[in-house]
Amino acid sequence: MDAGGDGDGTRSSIQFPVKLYTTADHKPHNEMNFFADKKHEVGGDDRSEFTGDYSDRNHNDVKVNTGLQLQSPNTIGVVDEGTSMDCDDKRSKNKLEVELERMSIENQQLKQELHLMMVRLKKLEEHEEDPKPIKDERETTMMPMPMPFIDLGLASLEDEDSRSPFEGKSQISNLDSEQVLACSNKVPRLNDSKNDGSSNIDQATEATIRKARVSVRAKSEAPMITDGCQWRKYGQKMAKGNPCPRAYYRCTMATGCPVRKQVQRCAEDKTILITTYEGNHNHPLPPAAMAMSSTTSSAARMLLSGSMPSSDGIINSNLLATTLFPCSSSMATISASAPFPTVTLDLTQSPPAGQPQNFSGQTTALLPQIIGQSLYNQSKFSGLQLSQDTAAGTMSEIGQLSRAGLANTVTAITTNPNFTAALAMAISSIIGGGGDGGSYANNVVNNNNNSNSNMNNKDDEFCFRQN
DNA sequence: CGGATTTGACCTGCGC
DNA sequence: GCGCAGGTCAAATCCG
Repeated sequence: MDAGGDGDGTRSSIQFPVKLYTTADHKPHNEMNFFADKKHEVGGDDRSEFTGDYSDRNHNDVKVNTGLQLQSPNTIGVVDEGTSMDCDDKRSKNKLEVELERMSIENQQLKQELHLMMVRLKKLEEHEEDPKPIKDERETTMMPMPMPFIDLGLASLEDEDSRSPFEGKSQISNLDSEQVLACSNKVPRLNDSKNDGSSNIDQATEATIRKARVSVRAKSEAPMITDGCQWRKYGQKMAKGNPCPRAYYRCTMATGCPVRKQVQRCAEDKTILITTYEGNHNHPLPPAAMAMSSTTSSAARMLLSGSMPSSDGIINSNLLATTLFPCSSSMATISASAPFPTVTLDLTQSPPAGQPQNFSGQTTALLPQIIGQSLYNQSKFSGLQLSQDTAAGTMSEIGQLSRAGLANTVTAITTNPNFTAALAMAISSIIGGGGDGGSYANNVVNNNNNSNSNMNNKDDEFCFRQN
């Protein structure tokens, strides 16, 4: 008769004083909002004002709102000083002119870069519209951005010519909710129905990736983190060994969305909120929700890659974890143990000594995006490596390269006084592998090298324009 | 009144 | 086979 009790008696009477859920109608309160700093983006409160239709953002929208103020102090200085240029300091004037010229050149470069990106995007969209080779291309094409709707193990279902109802935006099948749930939760049933001679490895792979989870630990008094999605609570239970109830939510932003999440407080430290995501959205997402979505998708792929044998054996999950968060090996842990493979992202870590005070708060607000990106990139090259069956040692080389790149990235974030610019640069370097697959690691390194001298890395804007 | 939450019941997997 | 625990369903209830 512990807190768990038996299966039917585990409903908790323990309630947090504040409602757990978020809806479009309810006033958001007492939630830990990862995106609170970005209210100016996408119409303020992303939850209450989201209408569910982000389709316009998906295409042909070249407007970029990173939510960051990418102006460097120098830039501001140019404007300010330029308007009050009544002094006779020609030296200073000269300096400003040079600065202006430099900015102008940079601007040109950015425009060119943007154009290139748009061309690339167009090509990718054309690829997406081609239904036949979609699966292979997803695996091999290095997207400049995480696919917001990367299928999370439902690829096999796609093969049964189930196309998305979202006009190609989603790569998830258009199974109805029942089917999706059956696939995501009743693996044996799926296997029964699909026992058509396909390899056991494929089935195991499907099962694994389908159940892959991403767990986010965050310190918060709020009952639930705001992740940009709308959730409906469908259950609550006591988990064994934890006096706090576990709440079950499912995404309600679209009918039949298979994404679920569990919210529970840590038994040891009740200020720590553990949110576990499972599944993949089958609908367009607000930018704020994109991070978590890409995180879960990427994590699933990463886990899949890590759990599959390769030419050089099992991929070291510690390596993956360190690669994801080189600044803190304890920040991201990967567990492939039963029942489900899980990536745990620990956002409760305090910044290392000597780092800016605002690191924790500001970074926490943006970490999901970085995390998602990191996971995505990680999964990209790990999956690639597996699919190409490259020589032994390649993975570790890539891992080291990307680890070095990310280490620089995080260092830049944490030490640069101009945080937003540094963050933009950092994300740019994280995402920087947007070239072709084979050169991903090099891109990371190159971007990192570049980023040291160029804070206004042009990839920043494109990278944030996820839809 | 419609939508969301609550909560008892049910289902399933797993260990013994 | 049995009991336990996790997860989900769905009727009852709540709330704006």
